[in-house]
Amino acid sequence: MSSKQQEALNTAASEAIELMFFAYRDFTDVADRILESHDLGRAHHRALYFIGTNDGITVGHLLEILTITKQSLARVLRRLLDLGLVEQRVGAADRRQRRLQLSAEGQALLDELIDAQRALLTQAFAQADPASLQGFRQVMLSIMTPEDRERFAPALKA
Amino acid sequence: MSSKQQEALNTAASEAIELMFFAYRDFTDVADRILESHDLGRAHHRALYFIGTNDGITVGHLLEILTITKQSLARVLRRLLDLGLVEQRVGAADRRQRRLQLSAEGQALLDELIDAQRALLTQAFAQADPASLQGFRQVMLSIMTPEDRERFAPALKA
DNA sequence: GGATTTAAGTCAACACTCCTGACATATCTT
DNA sequence: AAGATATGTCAGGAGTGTTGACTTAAATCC
Repeated sequence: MSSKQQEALNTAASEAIELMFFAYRDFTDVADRILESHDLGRAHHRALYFIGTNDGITVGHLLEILTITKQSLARVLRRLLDLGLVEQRVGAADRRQRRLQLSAEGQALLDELIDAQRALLTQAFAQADPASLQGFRQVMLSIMTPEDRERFAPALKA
Repeated sequence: MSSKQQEALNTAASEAIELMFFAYRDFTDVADRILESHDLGRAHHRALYFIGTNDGITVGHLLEILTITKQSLARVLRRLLDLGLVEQRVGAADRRQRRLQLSAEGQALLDELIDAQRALLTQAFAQADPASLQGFRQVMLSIMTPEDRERFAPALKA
C-alpha cells in the first residue's frame, strides 16, 4: 500500500473516532428511553439481550460474553429475576448450573428494545446505498477482537 | 422498496445490534487501558478529546457536545485542571466565559489516546475493501441524530 | 469414597459517572 | 439598575463496575 493510501486511511480513521462516539450514543439512546420507563439500566438491557438470544444460557457463559464480574451481574440478574423478566432452571446434565431464560414479560420488553434499535438501524441502512451494508459490516467486524468476532459468529472465521 | 428488500434490511439491522455492541466495546477498550494507567476514566477522555479538537471551547459549548450536566462535567474538569492537563483562559470578548485548552501534557495524553483508537480503525479499514469506508461512514452518519450530525460536520447537510 | 474443582451466590466496601435541586458570583445585556 | 447568562459549587442519590473473601452444592478426580 502506498503512503498516500495509508494517509487516506488515517484521515478516515481520525474522523471515524467521532463517528463511533456520536453514532453509538444515539444508538443506545433509543433503548435508554424505553429502559427509563421501566426503571432499568443498560446493564439490565445487556443481560436481557444475551439471555433472550441464547436461551438456556448458563450464568458462567453470560459472564464471559459480558466480560464483567460475577458480583456486577448478580445485582442486575437479581433485579430481573425479582421482576419476573428472567427465569432460572437447574441444569439437566449439570445440576450446579442455572439455565437462564426470558419469561413472556421479559421477551416482550426485549422485543420492544430490539424493535427500537432495529428501526433506527434499518432506516440508516435504507438511507445509505445498498453496498454500504457490506462495508459497514466488514469494518465493524474488523474492529472487534478475534474473541468477540468468534462470539458474534462462531462459524465465521473471517 | 419491495418487502423482500425491506426484510433483508431488517435482518441486517438485527445483526448490526450486536456489531454495534461488540465493536464499540473493543474500540473503547484500547483507550480504557491507557486511561487506567493514568487513573482517569472515560469521562475525562471525552472532555480531553473535545477540548483538544476545539481549542478555546467554552464550558457551555462543551456541555452541549457531551450532553451531560454542569455538575457532572465540573468534577471531571476539576480533575483535569488540577492535573495540569487542561488550562483555562478568561474569554477576551466575554469575560464570564472560561476558554478551555490542553496543556502540552494534556495534548500528549490525548495524542496517545487518539493514536491507539486510530490504529485500531486504520487496520480495520485496511482489512476491509476500499469501498467499505464510504459504506461505513454513510451508515454511521445515518444512525446519528440530526443534531449530532450537525455537531460532527457543521458544513455537511446530508 | 474422600479430596479437589467447579458453578453459582452473597456480603462488604469502594470508585466512577451520571442525575436533580438549590444557590452564589461575576459579567453582560437591556 | 434590573434581568439574563456563564460558570462554579454544595448536597445527596442512583446505576454500574471493581476487589476480596467466603459459602453451598454438585461434579470430577484419584
